Amino acid sequence: MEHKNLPNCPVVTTLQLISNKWKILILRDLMIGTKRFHELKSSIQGISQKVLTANLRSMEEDGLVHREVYPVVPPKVEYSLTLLGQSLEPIIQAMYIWGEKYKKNIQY
Amino acid sequence: MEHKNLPNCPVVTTLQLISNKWKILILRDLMIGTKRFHELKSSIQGISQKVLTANLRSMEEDGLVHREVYPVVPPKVEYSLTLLGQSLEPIIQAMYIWGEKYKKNIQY
DNA sequence: CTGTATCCTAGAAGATACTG
DNA sequence: CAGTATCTTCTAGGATACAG
Repeated sequence: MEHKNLPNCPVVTTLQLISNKWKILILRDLMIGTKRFHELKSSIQGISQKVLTANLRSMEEDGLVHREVYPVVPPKVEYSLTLLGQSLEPIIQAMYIWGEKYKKNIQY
Repeated sequence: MEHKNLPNCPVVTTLQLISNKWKILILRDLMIGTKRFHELKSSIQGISQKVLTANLRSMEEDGLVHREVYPVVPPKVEYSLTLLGQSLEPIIQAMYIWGEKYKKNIQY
């Protein structure tokens, strides 16, 4: 993501970095710990390889994700959160808590 | 939004309702209090009338927003959050706090 | 003022094939 | 394994006009 001028509203600032459901899900997964490319692809239901790659690159640019390449054959690449990425935890946490309550309260 | 089967992950559940930046911004605005259509349009930078309407309708269907129509001329319509909508406050709050910290720490 | 109704387009995402 | 490259499809969103 290119560097945009920071908007007045902090919520908008946050949205510039994570206004995308795939990024939220990537964050959710990496909160737990380091993961390889295919682990991410497996645990994120419905994401394509191309889209996963694009989002990981974007999050790398934004300083949320760290990409570690091991020079082995076959290739091994591990993704993890930077400190900045980890600092988003309260947001994911709030979404997790809300989703749980919502499920409990819904009438079938 | 049509009613989908609830996914396992609570984060995904939450995303089904607010995986859209416009909805987040609408929530942010209505957290403060009731607003009329044009007030929302003014305070949400860059949203078109059509998109605002569509998102408000969707959020109404999802039970997040209440729409109150006053039978006067010219028309007066007020939007407010339902209890369910209000319950999303911790998420918006977390995004607000994060955005503020991010702005403070960024190096120019 | 608060909307609908159309038409249109840019960009996101899917499908598939190929590679170091 | 972890991608890139292409091509196609799809949909969110913009522009504009009009209505109760």
